Amino acid sequence: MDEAGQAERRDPDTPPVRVARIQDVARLAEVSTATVSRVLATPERVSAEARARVMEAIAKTGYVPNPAARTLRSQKTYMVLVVLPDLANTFFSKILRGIEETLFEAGYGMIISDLDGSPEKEAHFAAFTAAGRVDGAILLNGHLIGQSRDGEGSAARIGIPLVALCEAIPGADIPQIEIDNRAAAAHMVQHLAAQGHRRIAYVSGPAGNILERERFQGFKDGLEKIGLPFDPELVIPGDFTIESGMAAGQNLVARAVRPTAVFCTSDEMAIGLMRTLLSAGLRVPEDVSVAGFDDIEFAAVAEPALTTIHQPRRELGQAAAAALIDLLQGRPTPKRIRLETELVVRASVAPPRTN
Amino acid sequence: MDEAGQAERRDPDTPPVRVARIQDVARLAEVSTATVSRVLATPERVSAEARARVMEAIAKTGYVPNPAARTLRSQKTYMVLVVLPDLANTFFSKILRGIEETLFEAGYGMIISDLDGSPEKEAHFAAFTAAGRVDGAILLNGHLIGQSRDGEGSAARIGIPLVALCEAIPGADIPQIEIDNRAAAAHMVQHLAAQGHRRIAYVSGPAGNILERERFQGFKDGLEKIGLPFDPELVIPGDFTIESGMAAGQNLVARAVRPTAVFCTSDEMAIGLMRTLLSAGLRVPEDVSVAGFDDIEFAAVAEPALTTIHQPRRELGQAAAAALIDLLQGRPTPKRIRLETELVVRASVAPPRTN
DNA sequence: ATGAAAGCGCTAACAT
DNA sequence: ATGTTAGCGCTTTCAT
Repeated sequence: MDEAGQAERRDPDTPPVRVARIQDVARLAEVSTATVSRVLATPERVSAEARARVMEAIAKTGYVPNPAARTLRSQKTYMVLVVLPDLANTFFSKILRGIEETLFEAGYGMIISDLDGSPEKEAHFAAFTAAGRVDGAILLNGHLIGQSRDGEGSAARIGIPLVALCEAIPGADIPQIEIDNRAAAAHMVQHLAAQGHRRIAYVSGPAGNILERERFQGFKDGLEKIGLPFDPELVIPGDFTIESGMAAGQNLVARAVRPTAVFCTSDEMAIGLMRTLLSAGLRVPEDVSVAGFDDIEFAAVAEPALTTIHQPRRELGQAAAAALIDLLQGRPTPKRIRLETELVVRASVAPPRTN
Repeated sequence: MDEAGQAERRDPDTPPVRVARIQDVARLAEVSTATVSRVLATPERVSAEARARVMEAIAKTGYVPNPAARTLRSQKTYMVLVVLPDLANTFFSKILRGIEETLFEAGYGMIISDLDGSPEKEAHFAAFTAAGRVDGAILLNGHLIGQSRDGEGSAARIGIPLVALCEAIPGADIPQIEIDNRAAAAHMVQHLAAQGHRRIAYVSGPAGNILERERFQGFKDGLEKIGLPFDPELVIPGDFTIESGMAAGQNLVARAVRPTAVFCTSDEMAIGLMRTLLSAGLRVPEDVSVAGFDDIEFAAVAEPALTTIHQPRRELGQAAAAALIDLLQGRPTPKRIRLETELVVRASVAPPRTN
């Protein structure tokens, strides 16, 4: 402790700095602790006079209620757990910010759990919630805590309010905040087709992922709408990461017959893919058009600037937090909230060369 | 509550599901609560026999200690606050992950506070720490909680261990984990000069920021070492964001006489700047070389790929968390930890055209 | 409108 | 090695 000078100085001359407790405030204001508590929780049930005295005493003592004691007594933590698959993923940061903002305004704190693909961590956080450290949780990982991805398993019936964000959890009876992934993907395919593309490749997300499934459906919907056959050869596996986008690019470069457009189901993959294409001497969009999904900050400044689907990330976070707060405070919440996406047309998609 | 099906079902037939408390375990194992507590905290001080009975009872009841009660009694929260200026900034996400990993392994949880430039939030989190919700804090924002940026003000002497990460806090007697910003910046200048550049512009970070000050010093050091005069005309203001990089690009484009190389003190600015240059018809690195700082994920896949200074972000996070844990557990900690950076040479820097 | 008092569930000091 | 017991600081009946 001494090493970093954080040790409390037990200077023999100055008395140890004891933090003010509710008793101290009560004594100073000449009321009972119950009244102090009421001033904080239900001021309208205290006389103006007593309230003023208490407020003054609070200010004078710098009293801050002890949250552990409060939680122990009231069984409320004013903390929310946010479960996400990968904290390092750019896509989540703005969502987190939206969540944090809204929670903060409502007086809630945010505890983050980065699952990082580790079942061990998952178990830990299941126990965590079970232990009552949080009042509720926002799940960005596509399944209930303690439940396997496919919905099997004894989804530990932790009795706290939950909200699913982005990755819908099929069958879970909780509010789900998301976008219409399927329609958005179909929309993109139609846009590519409208530019004249007929050979459109699809770089997928991780197998089994609900976003992937929905976007893939949308991809096929789009093909169907424009009367194009679905060709499995044109599906390239990915997992939403830059690296997998680069690998998909290698796949493309190696082909004798290439698609004229590539729809990547994340911007990170699209940017990685373009990197590989460019490095191999192919031009985007002259030789190959590339489209993404998400509209992360770097999409607009990529070279070429990326045509993509805009997701209102901050608003998604805000909506999820708001829904959870509603739940926590006993207000009704819609089961499903769908936010609008938008096709953002930039330079990475152009009509195919006609040769 | 009912709306989302999270209401606890008070089915008249089944008794209300009461969570097991330490008493329940003690009764089942036929020991006192103290023994149960000891089994969890100091198993070696309990007979193997009693320990076995307690463990069994814990397993049978699914007992999880109530953290609020534990905290109230022991004055330990096993929670750490991470204060950062901007959660949405890509630079922080990998650092956060490093922090989270290390905290998790040591049994600590992480509460995130996104300051978002709001003094109100800052005050809130000062109260937060004062209220004893966390055992310690990692500060990424360059100043003590409740203290103004320049070190003035009554830096609320919250009595919890603190660690400064990335942005050093001058004068604060706490462990500081950082890189050598000054040396790294000088190194980059020397690299640019070695390529033949003589007119090197500098796109700055936000005024007053400690990273900015150090890198700027390093920039000037570098110029001096290679015998180049410092020209204030070649300093372009920025604030580490993509947007400010784009603005700096406009500044450059508008000039009659341009530098042959631009050193941006963040990759985000470098990428934004390249975007603007490219859009204006300038080529990178043929017309202008561009260098960044940080080596975020997108640096390697930018077009052209960005020459930059690599910061070991994950390791920085891990080191800060480890230092804080040392402090929390009464172990000595070095006052300053400096992690190594590395110059990463990619395509965005090349010798200037000789015309 | 206010106060007295009983715990919330746990840990740690003390006793055995 | 184990048990007894006194709180940690607060909220919330129940009285008045």
